[in-house]
Amino acid sequence: MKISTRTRYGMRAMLDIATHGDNGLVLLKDIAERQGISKGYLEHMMTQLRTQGLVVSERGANGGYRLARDPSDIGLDEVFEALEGHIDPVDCVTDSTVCRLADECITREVWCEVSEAIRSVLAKKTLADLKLRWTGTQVIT
Amino acid sequence: MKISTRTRYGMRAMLDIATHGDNGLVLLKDIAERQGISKGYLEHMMTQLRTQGLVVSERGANGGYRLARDPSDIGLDEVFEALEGHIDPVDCVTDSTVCRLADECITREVWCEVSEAIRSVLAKKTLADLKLRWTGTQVIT
DNA sequence: TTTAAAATCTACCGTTATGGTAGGGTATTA
DNA sequence: TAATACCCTACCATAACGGTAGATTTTAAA
Repeated sequence: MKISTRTRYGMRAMLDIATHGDNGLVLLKDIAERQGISKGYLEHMMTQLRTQGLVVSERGANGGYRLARDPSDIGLDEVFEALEGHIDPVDCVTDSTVCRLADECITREVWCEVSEAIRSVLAKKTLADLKLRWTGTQVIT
Repeated sequence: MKISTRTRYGMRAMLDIATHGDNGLVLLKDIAERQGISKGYLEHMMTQLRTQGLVVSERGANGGYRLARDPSDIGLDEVFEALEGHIDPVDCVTDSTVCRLADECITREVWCEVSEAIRSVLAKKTLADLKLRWTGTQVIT
């Protein structure tokens, strides 16, 4: 049960935009450079984040990316879900019809609790929360 | 981020043994049948569970499996870890040297919290807890 | 001593997901 | 019209996943 690098990179990209996007657009090239991720690869994550409505892009010269909403209004659970596709680590949590035993399955209850625990940790934080703590020597220039 | 079917099946197998192993050994064949899992496939999980010291096997006629310890002494976190290989969903949680930014990485702290939340849910339950709730109409014969 | 039961070991296989690269296309501005 | 920067599609190698198959060893009982 691993979180994909796409999700990790995408999360960092969102935080990067939140941090450096205060006065205007942020360039993919700059995000890639600051975060040490190849521009070509990061493009995939930006596409996902855009189609999921978390960032807005402007094309052409002087283009770039910005957050679709205020950082304080973007929960980490949204970012996670946009990148990973889902939070629930087991299908039967979301859709109990995938297994005929679901109704009476004891282990399913465990997976539901696990799922809820993950969601809870992510949902209680926003990009603004993380951004605020990214100060002083911790700024990645 | 999905939990593998190996882990889900293995967890159910452990619960099955806890439930049906009160007076003696439990046969792989019976577990497979009750749980609706192919015997050949389940074998892999039993191998893992045995090498991780969670079940003990006896070979030959009248052989079978039993739990290595009392059900109340086997946490679900142990079972999960034995099957999945790890709980931490990101490598840098366990080993901060895999990323040079780990010390100052804000997102890493998030992953650490997620990891701890999962572990906490699993660690506070034992096989005995689940077994006790597996009664009445919920018994899988 | 044979036989049957049951775990054990090893190898293999098809499919899907993952991580990543490459290159041309399109919109926008100066 | 030239430069910039996002957009789209295709491709690729590797690893993980889910599962099957068959031969082998151990043990108890007839």
